[in-house]
Amino acid sequence: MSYTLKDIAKKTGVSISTVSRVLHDDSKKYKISDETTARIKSVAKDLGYRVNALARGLRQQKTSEIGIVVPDISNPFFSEVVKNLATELRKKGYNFIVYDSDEDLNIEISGIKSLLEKRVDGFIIAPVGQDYNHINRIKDLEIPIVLVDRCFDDLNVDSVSVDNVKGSLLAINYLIKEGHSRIAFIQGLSETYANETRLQGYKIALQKAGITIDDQLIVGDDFRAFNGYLKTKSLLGLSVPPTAIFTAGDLIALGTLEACRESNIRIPQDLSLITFDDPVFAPYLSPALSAIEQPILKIAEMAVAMLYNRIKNPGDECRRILLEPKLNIRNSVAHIVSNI
Amino acid sequence: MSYTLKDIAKKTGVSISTVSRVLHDDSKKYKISDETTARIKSVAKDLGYRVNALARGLRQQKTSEIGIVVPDISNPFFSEVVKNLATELRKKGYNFIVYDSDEDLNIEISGIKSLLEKRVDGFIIAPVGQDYNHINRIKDLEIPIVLVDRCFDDLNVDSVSVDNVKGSLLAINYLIKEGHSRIAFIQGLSETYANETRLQGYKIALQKAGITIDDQLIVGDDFRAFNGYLKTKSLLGLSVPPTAIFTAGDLIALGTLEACRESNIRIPQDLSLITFDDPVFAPYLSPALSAIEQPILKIAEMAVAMLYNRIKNPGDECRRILLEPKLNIRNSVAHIVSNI
DNA sequence: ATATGTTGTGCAAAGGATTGCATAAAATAT
DNA sequence: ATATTTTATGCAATCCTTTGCACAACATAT
Repeated sequence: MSYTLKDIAKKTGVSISTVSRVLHDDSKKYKISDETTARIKSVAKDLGYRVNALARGLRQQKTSEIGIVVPDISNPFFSEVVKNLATELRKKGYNFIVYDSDEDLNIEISGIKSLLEKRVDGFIIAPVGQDYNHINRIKDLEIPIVLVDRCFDDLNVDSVSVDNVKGSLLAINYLIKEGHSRIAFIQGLSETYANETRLQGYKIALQKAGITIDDQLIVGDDFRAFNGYLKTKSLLGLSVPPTAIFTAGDLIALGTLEACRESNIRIPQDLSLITFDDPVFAPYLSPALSAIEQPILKIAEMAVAMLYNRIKNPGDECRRILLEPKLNIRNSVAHIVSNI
Repeated sequence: MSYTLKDIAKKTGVSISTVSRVLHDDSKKYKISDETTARIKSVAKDLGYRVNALARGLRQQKTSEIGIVVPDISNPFFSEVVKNLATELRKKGYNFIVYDSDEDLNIEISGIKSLLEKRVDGFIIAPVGQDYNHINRIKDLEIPIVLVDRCFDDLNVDSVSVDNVKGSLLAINYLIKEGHSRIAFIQGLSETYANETRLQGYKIALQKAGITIDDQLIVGDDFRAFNGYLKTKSLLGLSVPPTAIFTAGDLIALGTLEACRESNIRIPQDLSLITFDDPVFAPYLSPALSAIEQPILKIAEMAVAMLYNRIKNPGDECRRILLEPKLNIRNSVAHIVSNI
């Protein structure tokens, strides 16, 4: 069983208040005698006393817990994000509770509900991204919140994401420079911020280069590997297949690799590939995968810094931070000579 | 702000107890009139009432939360484990709080302390594995606990792991069958269960085949990539380097790949590689990596089932479950002809 | 001798929900 | 008309910690 302040008070013959104060190291502040302090501390230690965070949270009306919600913790991008958030939060004295919404808006909503019941002091959410009424409700409750990776244009909430448009621009411009013009884009979950902005960058880059956009080459609707596999298969079956594929996320790229292997398509000789996200294993894939890297550590640092600021200064203006993506060139894109 | 039962009671003119009962759907049990029930429910909805999990937990002396502790959530193996645990726990009506101990015993201990303060109803822990006094303390407190992936031989606690000895046997026997005899083992964190048992399997397999164990070929002490990189470099520098490397974990194998690429060593032509753990990306690496797969879903299912059973039947005998690993042969091991 | 300050500690309310026990009012039985 | 059930609800304690306010005892100042 677990001991309480009352138990210690009884054993030491002082009041509960005194025990509480001593265990908070407030002995000097309340001028509790050294003798009493020592006695209480020793009994507490003997009993293995542990505060009850529920009672404390209830009384103090705060928990020092932050709720984190991500769409897929087994996705390398998000597991890295969570890991870095964890480190940063710990530094600030916060604990956290992670929810995996499994890219499902309903699970996301119920997860947030449960975190609200737990009275977390703040939220860091990478929303599924197709709706934001529930996010608005958190804001209305005046609970600090920061969105990462995915945000909403018409929602005034602190957010940190990478500049997705720019990321796509980097990727597509690179492909164009290498001679490609028939470039496919395999999308992630549609109507999410990440996907729409990446798509937008793709289109802008093509237009600027004077390449007409072919809707046949814009496919897919899910960030997972299977989507990449299926859509690559169908792209390969086109009468005029693309010479390069740009995937909206790392798992999609894995699916593309699988489809190519199955169809004996060599990368980059027969098909070039570049992806958004740059997981640790990208350099060791066959071939080493060229990729758009997101500054994950910086995302986590910014997110925690912003959340902390909002907790301390609730009135501040909301900020939307866009961080710079980076193009990492490896061996999955071939230079081709235009046949015009 | 947040509303309480008291607010609803005041607004509806009934007592707090009645509100509580209605919101628990216990109207019939306590014979609360339909009219009252409807009124309370409607007011609760209008106000957006949300129970305070702290108050509830405090009163009920249980939280329906399970504490999960893993050594590295950015490791694909553990992120998959966590994902599956999450799914299974949700099915049973439990929430969970994840801690990443960063392969650091002290963080693990403080994480557990914090979870105990939060009064979690049970633990699922993949311990760092070098000490278990703190695990014993949980057991003494009679809080249900299940260890996954790593356990301790002289600690009588429920556990689910893969049969590591057998896994190593599968890997090494396969290498031997392909003609290898100079086989190196790059270890993970030493003195952990996972590492020691994998090492044991390595040794047994060699001995059975009549191959003398060369201590020069047993190196490393960390499950992360950098360890694989460094130790591969040093193995390659031996006067008689190994013809095959067996790595104790997936990240280590990535490090090995990096070192080989840097040194222009081709896999499998110049060096064969096989690893414990079989991450999603293994088939797409260069070359497709042969690996020992752990049944992650089954591990998660078993762990949750065992924890659930212990919560319901605290008196039952402790069980240690060993699951079967599986050898997935791909293209990273070459057949060589012995030059004797 | 009275006033003022310091030292060391305790009382009790508050935070929100749950739950065993009690009970008034209405219904039914004898 | 009285006794017994049933219906519908309320009271108050409990879970544990924190904290504003109070206060007794003693010291020091005037």
